Amino acid sequence: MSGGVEWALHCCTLLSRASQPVPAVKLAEYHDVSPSYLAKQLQLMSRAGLVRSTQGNAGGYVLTRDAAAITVLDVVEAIDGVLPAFRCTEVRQRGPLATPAEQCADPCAIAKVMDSADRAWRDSLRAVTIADLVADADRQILPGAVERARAWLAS
Amino acid sequence: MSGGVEWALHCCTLLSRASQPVPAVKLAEYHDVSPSYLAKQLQLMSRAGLVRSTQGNAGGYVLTRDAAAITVLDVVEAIDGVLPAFRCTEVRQRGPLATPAEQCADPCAIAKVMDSADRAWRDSLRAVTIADLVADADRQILPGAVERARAWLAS
DNA sequence: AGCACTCGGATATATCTTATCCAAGTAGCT
DNA sequence: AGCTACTTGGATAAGATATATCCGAGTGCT
Repeated sequence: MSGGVEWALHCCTLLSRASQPVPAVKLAEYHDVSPSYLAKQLQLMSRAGLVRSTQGNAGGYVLTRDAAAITVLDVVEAIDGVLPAFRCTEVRQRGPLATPAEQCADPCAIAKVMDSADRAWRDSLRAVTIADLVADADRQILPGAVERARAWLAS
Repeated sequence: MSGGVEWALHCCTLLSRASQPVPAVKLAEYHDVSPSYLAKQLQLMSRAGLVRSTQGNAGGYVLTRDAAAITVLDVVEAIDGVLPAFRCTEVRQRGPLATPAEQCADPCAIAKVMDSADRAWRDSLRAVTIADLVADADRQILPGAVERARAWLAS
């Protein structure tokens, strides 16, 4: 999995707290990561429709919908794409004892197992929203930290 | 996921049918894949203890235990390794408003979600054995195909 | 109209996967 | 016992993907 997924998720949690657009440079500085590379992740999220960008002065990124309506899977698929990790190359149809194509209407047993596992993985990621992440984080951080973050974003 | 996983799984199903050692070249020819690259996958499975190799004349690879005792996860981990796809870099401990380290004893919310999804994925793969794959394949192939495969392996 | 600030796509670098080769080792045959 | 043929094992190139970066296009404010 791409390492940018972690950054993107952190950005979403931060954006859900800000009510004003946050520029990419500020998001990078807050998390202490490469600004030019984070820009790429934000671009991917913009294309996926998770965030909306406004250019010009006082511009930046805003979530397009409520944090409770954005799942972790949405972010993962925006960054890493929607294609499953396993791709069946139909090995059974190759070689000297190849299975004839008309016998291969159903996916082979290996593909079925991989698809099933991929579905379980995605279901697990779909069950958690950005709002859930924020709620969990609020339970752990020190009191006043949220206010400090909001103030830092506004500065 | 590495493409070699598919080859490795196909090799396991074929090895479970053969009662004699099968050399890597024969496995590659049967599946019509690169012999030199397949050798690498077999090497990884050998290191993981899934197959045992015998050198010299009439040598080759044999499964070390019954097909019902080898799960799909065993093969996937032998080829792709046991490390989870997501690795938390503790972003929360970086930046101007970094969370102090003593507050970070528990993994962050993002890491928890990813670990949970990874566990669901692995559980799904662990639930299926090579024997299950063979049984599923037997249901789909034409009658007599198994005997032809055994004969080809012996030739 | 000009200016300062922001995003977006095109462009280098690094790392991992894929693919290949040759040397080490083993079993059976002479 | 030595030899030969066969097989695996690790070390080595080529290609693909992920990572990191830069500069031009666009937008709102003065």
